[in-house]
Amino acid sequence: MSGAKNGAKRVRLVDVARHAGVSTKTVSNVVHNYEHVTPEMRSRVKKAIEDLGYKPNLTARRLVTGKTSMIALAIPETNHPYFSSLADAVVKAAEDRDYRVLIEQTDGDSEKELDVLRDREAGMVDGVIFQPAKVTSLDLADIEEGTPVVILGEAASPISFDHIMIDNTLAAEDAVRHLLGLGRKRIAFLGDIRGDNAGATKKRLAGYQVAIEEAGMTVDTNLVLPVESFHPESAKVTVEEAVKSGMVFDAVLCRDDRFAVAALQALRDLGVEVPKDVAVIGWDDTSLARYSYPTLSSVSPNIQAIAEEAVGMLIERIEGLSGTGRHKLAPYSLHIRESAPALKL
Amino acid sequence: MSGAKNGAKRVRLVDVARHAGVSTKTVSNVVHNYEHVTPEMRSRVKKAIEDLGYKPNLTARRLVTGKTSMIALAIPETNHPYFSSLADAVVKAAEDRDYRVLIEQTDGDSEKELDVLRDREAGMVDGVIFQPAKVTSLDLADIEEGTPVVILGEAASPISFDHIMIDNTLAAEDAVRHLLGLGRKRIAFLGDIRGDNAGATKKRLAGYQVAIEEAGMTVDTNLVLPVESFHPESAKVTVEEAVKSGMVFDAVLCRDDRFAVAALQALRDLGVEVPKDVAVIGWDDTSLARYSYPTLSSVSPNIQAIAEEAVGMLIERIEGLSGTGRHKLAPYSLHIRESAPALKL
DNA sequence: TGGGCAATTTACAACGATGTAAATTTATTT
DNA sequence: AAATAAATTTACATCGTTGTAAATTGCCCA
Repeated sequence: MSGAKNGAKRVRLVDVARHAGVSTKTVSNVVHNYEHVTPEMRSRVKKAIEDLGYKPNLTARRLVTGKTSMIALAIPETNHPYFSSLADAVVKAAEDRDYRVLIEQTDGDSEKELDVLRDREAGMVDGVIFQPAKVTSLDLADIEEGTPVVILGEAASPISFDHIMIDNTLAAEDAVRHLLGLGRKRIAFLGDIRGDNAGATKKRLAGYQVAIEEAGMTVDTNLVLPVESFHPESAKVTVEEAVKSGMVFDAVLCRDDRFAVAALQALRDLGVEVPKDVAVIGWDDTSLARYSYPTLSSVSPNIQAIAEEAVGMLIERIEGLSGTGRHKLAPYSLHIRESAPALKL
Repeated sequence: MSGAKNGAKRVRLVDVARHAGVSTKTVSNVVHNYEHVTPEMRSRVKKAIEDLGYKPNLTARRLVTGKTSMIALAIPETNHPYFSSLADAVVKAAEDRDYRVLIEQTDGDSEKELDVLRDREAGMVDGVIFQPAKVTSLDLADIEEGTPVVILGEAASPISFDHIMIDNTLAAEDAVRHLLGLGRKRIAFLGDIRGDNAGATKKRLAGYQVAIEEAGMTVDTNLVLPVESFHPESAKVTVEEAVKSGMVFDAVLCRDDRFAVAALQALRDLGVEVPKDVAVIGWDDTSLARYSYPTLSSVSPNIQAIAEEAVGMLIERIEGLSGTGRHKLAPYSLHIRESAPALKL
């Protein structure tokens, strides 16, 4: 309860050492629970620590050990339901391994994305978990490796980096098969985004195509709806225009829950009923899916698994593992809700 | 373009100094753009930096300056639309002042909240922006001040801390007046949460009462709906039970957008139309308000103003300002959407 | 040409911890 | 009880930078 007076200089290790009449190293040993310390010494030092209100200076510790015990998580947008869940999961996974997380927002800006990897300043973090939005495989390959990096998401990443993603193609197939199972015949895809280099959309589109052809149908390219930007408003406009132009479809797979919610709004405004007239499936299974009306069926990546795997792989690298990049596929499922319900038997 | 080989030891200031044939301090001066350096020297050093791919070691710099240029933002939940907006705004405001933000999740756990302030380890950050959920004014007053702290939100904070919030009572009055203006007579309040020490709800309830009495009516305490926890599901149950039990009301002010969306779902499931039968107003104006159906009118704190003010005040403290805590009221507005529309003239 | 001053540059000691290896104490063996 | 081994504790250098104050250089003017 006692402690340093307000404004007084911070108590250092050497102050504790003097107070306890031991060497600084012994105090350090006690702080770190080093086993070879006699009980008597340990309690003497602990009392001194208590008396003086000593708290270790992290910066000094970092300087000498060369470890920060921090990792960065670089994502395009903090204020996005998928990424904020991801951040949450990464923070928790890192906590379990005694790491803290510094969250960096790249705003989907390729310069900022590259900056994260080029780390202009050394020693901020021990490693980086990075979900690119703009940067391409080629850009990445060009970076000098400094701190360890694990890549997340759908970007085709160069073999030199560890990488975790869900199988986007398979997941899209599953989603389309579900829609086909509901008897839908004209299934649209919402969200072919201009300038999306990361490749997620392409893979999802590929799966969409596979499933449709597998069912003996052919893809009508008119059903692949392009969207100007990642902003949901443009998705809404796209859907409105499609409906007004007389396009006929009875289901839509969206590359994103936000697009899906925008589609729900557009359809509702035009008097199209979901799921009766059009079934909708989103992607990411964010909180929006629970809160929207109707609630949204959505492709659900196992965020916790992704986060744990990413943190685990990154820490292995930090601890010195070398070798070419490892690629892992993370589990996912299709979370069924009202907008594309289970087939009633 | 050239640089340290992979695996090679990091380039230090002294390496650059040797390479350029100058003292380390001169290199340091160049790195910091110190003005009294001859152009010739400056370019020589810059070339050496370029040649060797030197990057300053942040940890060493921090040790000697005693500054981390990081602030912590401690919030109950990262994965929450209000707090993730707040985090976003704080990060941007801090960026403008050359600070980075470490986000700490307290999980609304009072031990974790206290831990944030007691900072077990010194030197992680220069200051903390803290939005308490559980901790009371009294608990706070008890903390020894170490690093500077700015308190956010509705908790009555002790005078010794800087504090920013919106005027919850006034905002609630505004919201209720809007509902009264729509001709609503029986206005409910959703979300009197058990164990919510932070006091936000009380202030909002107070405003609710003021506005109702100002209109010459009296508060029917049956209309104040208690909720078990912060989880939206409990709000949904509360509303369902209220309606089923035959409670009559034509509007509801919710302490939270998530509660409001839960209310929308409950009302819809029971065939109550919003806003025709019941008008709904949420609180925080999160993205949920845009995505819900119908879209949600909501009390909208000016998050950017809050973030900028908080960062500004904190930095003033970090730079040495002393004196008793300053209290600031942040601007807010009532964002009108479909669930409680503007009065048509 | 030399003195006085300001502008540059440098040497060296911090910052506060931990790692290494040596010094001391304690325990064990013969 | 001496010799040896094991367990504790310590002294001191070190991590990579910046602050301070002293040393050097260059410029201006008498």
